Amino acid sequence: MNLKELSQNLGLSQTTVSRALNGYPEVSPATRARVEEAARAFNYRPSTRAKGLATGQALAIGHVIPMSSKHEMVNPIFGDFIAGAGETYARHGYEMILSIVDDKNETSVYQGLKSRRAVDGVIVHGPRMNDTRIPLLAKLGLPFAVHGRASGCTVPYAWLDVNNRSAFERATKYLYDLGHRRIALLNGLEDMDFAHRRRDGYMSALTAQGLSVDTSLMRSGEMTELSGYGATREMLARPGAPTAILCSSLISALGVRRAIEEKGLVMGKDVSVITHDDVLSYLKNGEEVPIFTATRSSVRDAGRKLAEMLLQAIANPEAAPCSELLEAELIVGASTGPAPRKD
Amino acid sequence: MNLKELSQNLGLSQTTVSRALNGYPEVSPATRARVEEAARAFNYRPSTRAKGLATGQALAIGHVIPMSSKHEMVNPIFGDFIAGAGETYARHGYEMILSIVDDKNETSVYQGLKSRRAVDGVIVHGPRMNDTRIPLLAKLGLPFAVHGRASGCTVPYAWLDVNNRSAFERATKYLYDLGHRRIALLNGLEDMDFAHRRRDGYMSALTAQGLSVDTSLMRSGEMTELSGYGATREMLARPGAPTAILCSSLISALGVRRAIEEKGLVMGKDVSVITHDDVLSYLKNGEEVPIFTATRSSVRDAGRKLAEMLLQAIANPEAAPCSELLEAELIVGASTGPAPRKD
DNA sequence: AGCTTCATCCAAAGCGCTTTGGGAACTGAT
DNA sequence: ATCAGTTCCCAAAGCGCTTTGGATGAAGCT
Repeated sequence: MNLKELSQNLGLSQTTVSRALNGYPEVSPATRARVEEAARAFNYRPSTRAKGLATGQALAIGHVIPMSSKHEMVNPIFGDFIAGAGETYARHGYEMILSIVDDKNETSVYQGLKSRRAVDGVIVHGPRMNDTRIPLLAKLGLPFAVHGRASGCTVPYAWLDVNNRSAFERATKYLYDLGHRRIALLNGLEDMDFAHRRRDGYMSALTAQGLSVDTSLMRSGEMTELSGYGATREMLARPGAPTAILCSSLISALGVRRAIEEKGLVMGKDVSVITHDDVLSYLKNGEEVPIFTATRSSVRDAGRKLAEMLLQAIANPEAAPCSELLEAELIVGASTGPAPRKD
Repeated sequence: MNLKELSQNLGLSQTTVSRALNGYPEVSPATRARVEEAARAFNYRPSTRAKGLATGQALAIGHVIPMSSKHEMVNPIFGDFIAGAGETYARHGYEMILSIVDDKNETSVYQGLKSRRAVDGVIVHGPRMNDTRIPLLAKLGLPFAVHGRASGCTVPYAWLDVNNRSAFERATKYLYDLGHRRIALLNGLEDMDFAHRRRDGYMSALTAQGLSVDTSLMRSGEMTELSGYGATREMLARPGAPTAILCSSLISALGVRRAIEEKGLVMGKDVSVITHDDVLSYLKNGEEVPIFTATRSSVRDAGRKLAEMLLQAIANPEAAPCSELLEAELIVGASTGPAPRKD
């Protein structure tokens, strides 16, 4: 069923039917009701493509998911972020279109989305330091919003980020206050912006307390269970082992715990652990009592909000780019406790 | 830059330019070269919407991700599956459009995709027993392919599935051969088709060996770390505790391991564990030596292949629906060993 | 009555592409 | 020189919608 058929069925012009369905005022209430009724009966929905062609909008948002060609790895937070964003799009009648792209082809994918007029805007995932995508998108004139930030980018842009610096600063301080002096950091990949900020927060808290930064207690890499396990195991085996570990993801925290327990130590007593928790739906941090003390911030919420911001920006192209900095909660769970006394 | 401008620039008609770019023969090689050169120079790409309107194709595939409204849970395998499918789409010039839908609205979402002509076909995720989506899609006449199968659905349809039954049958038999007699099953949600098949395989292997099925050793639910932990902990505390556990996901297997180790037991010695492993990029089952003995089948591969099947079906609407049954590998890792001797 | 105003509706153009149905120019054969 | 057959190109229609610029008639006013 298309507009033409529907209007013929009703004995009306396409103009009138279109206007009736789109809420324009030049249609009598009686006619509008009749049209809406018929549309429902015939299960009519305007073709997105035709509508898009006519209006010049795509009614779609692009999500370009970077996949490191090295690691063939999809960010595990991606599913929940998308779920949040999807809610927003559904509410606004937008579609979400997804491209999985290895980092080499990124430029051409963004150009393609722009020149094929496939989307009205894009969400940028996983920003790196000095991310080249941001100036590129600005140059292309394709509206965009970034999940995170990119230190070093000078053009203004819309973003939504967790205050990673403050979260890790507070977490470090919390461990310090519990008496810990040898605090390790298991961070994400170095060139990711969030990892950089977390390290900043960590180091700033250490120095604020007059502690020196010990690079032998710092690791960065992909955040897998194994990497958490391996790093912890190795650190605990050495002299000067940490009494507390700050960890960037719940997945690697599972590995951290395993290494601790394998050594016959008790998490929260012999070694304290704080992890960042993105509140992933398939990886809950305990039920009532959190297993891990964590800096918590829901990535699904972030998806919802960032999508909203982007739609705003598209509707309102003149406005200056918005941004939002979410504070992570520091929730106390069973994985932290006072530093063990040296006897 | 659009076709009109490009063709004016070249002093050619739109027809000729279109044909040159789409590989039609009625264009001289010289002209074609000139056109292609100009298209590259101006970074011209045809508008997907316009092209779709003109050809009647959407050049897009829909992925409708069901989200249980109860659990607000996105399937963790989803990211990797999508990554695989995305590769295929990119190669064929298709777009992937995603809808996250809670189970209540499913029907209207599929109808919408169909009547708005937004996609050429859809992938059905997470089929349940007697899944209503399959007859619905068949009725709508929207091409589709299912990741998994739906027992009880009588209409023919295209699908790709892991042989869950045989995988769990073999895994159970393997444990039996190692001397295990009390083998537990931690399964996914009961109404999911794959869970049903895995249980079948498990029970069939038990009875084939003359063992009776002990329902107190069977659990089903969402596959989280916590559920694996909780179920294992509880089972190990009881008399008649299992000496081996068959587990439906690597995530819950992590919980299983934790419960085992917490009790001071050694995985692979006191308690053997086999898990299904979807080869998720962010959750590798060890590096050289697998941590867990596992039934392994790459979900990313499944995404690639199923997308290919769907595109085939769309290109060739007359053909009978294809299907493919992938056998999972049974890979031996460190988590299994002979059943402990009762002294 | 004659005029202006509304309230409703419609025909037709246009969005950017593909595709149909020719048309010119050039070949080679008669 | 004529004619059919190629080769290469083009004008225009059409995909399904929105939107512009009226048209029509009823109602209100002088």
